[in-house]
Amino acid sequence: MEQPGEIKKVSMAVIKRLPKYYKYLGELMRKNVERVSSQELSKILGFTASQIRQDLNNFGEFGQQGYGYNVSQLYTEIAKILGITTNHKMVVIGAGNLGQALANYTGFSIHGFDIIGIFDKNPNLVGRKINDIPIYPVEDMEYFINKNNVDIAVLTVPRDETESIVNRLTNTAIRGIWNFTPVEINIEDRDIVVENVHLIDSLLTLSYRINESWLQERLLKQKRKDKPFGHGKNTTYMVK
Amino acid sequence: MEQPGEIKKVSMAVIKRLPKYYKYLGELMRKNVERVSSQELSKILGFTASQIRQDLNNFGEFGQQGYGYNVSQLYTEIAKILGITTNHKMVVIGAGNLGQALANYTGFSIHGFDIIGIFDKNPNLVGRKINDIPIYPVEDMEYFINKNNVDIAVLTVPRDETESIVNRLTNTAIRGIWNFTPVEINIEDRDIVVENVHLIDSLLTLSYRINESWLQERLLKQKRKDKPFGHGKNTTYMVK
DNA sequence: ATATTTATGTTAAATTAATCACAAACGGGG
DNA sequence: CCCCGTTTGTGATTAATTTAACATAAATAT
Repeated sequence: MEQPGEIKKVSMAVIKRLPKYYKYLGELMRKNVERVSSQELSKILGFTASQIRQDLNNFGEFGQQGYGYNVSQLYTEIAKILGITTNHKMVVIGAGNLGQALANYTGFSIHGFDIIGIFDKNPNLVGRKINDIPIYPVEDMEYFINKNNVDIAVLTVPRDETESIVNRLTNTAIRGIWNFTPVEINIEDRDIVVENVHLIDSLLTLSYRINESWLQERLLKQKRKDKPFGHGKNTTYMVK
Repeated sequence: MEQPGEIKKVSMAVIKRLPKYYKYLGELMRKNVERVSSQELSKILGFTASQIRQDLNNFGEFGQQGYGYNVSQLYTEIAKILGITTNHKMVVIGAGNLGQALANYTGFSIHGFDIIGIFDKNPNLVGRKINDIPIYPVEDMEYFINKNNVDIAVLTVPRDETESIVNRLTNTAIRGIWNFTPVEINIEDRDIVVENVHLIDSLLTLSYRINESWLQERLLKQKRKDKPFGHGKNTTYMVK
């Protein structure tokens, strides 16, 4: 039952679909499509129409019976939901390969995400610019973040340096960490959000799926085989 | 009910957890830990012990009552499941910022993923090397993939070139596409697996979560407000 | 104006995933 | 050798998510 001040929790599954809606609605807008139904969205996005309607209804009633959704209105609403109606300031921490690549990428600013500084401990890099963004010494990180109201820290440091950088970030006004390190970050009871991009996990998942058909055969065979048991002195071989 | 030749389908949720198990077991091995219980794994990984046991039981009985799991044995089993007991050959397609960063990254080879070639349409890049990996003209892509038994194509081309490259890839012996483009790839009825790394989606999800508390307030307010309806001639303003 | 069609918002049902709970099996200690 | 504590594998339960169904409202056609 819903209480007066109750906060309705939106599931992560729904949240992960929002960017897809947003991106596709952007495409439709560029094509000057004025209206769209959940069924039409369904065809392209691969979700059921029912799911799309239910997803959107977590946030409001944006559609209309007999009409569907107004593309640009829904686009704007989702932009609000995603919090991208105002710009976000980001800093990249770690000017290695990936950090530089992200700094060079121009696709973020279209959505209002601006990288305004890069931090590195390497004195040879400090003072240079990447894509017109200056590289600063990592010592100045906290001061810079607070001074410039930076929202998001893009973390591309080596694994061993992650923990110490994260600790330092918890003492800043940063709101979110976009984590490209392989380290699992957990920040206790502070309102900093962490979003992980674990590339290795993604690659291993791909490998699993490539391997899947072979694996299924192996599993079936294994089921018919006896299985050795035991680690210690009482170890026996038994048949299931 | 299970049929003789039935293929047991493992859910994506389980698959996505496998790399976490794998990585943490690797850490334990390096620390020379010999055995581990589902409860101990639970504490670090943040999944319940029960879930861990059930996840692993999708693939076999790797543990033992009263003992737990043998770390190195379980590590090996998960490596088999993930299909990383043999090496994988990869090519990077698109030698832009991201493509170059991935080519420079050394972390893949530890898990048996070797980038053996980079392809680009830019003649100024062709012939150069990145991290000792040669850049070839994109025209040679298909031939190279088939000749060298390349398993995985890492796709880092601009959005407009994605479709044509994917079409060309479907005519090769490639097994998987690791897609870094923002394009949603769908390949019909061929056994090529696509794993997406949609960075923008990830960033937008982060933005949502940063924005979440503000959003909840807005949703509560909105509930108490009347809502204008209508798009056409019968449009009325109504109170819910 | 009216009827017909379309397509939403929403409740209910079905499916899928996570957690609980416990019998059975093994290791370790005396 | 036997008992006690531990911990798995697994069936049962609960929770979460997805899909289906439909009453209702608006648009469109006549």
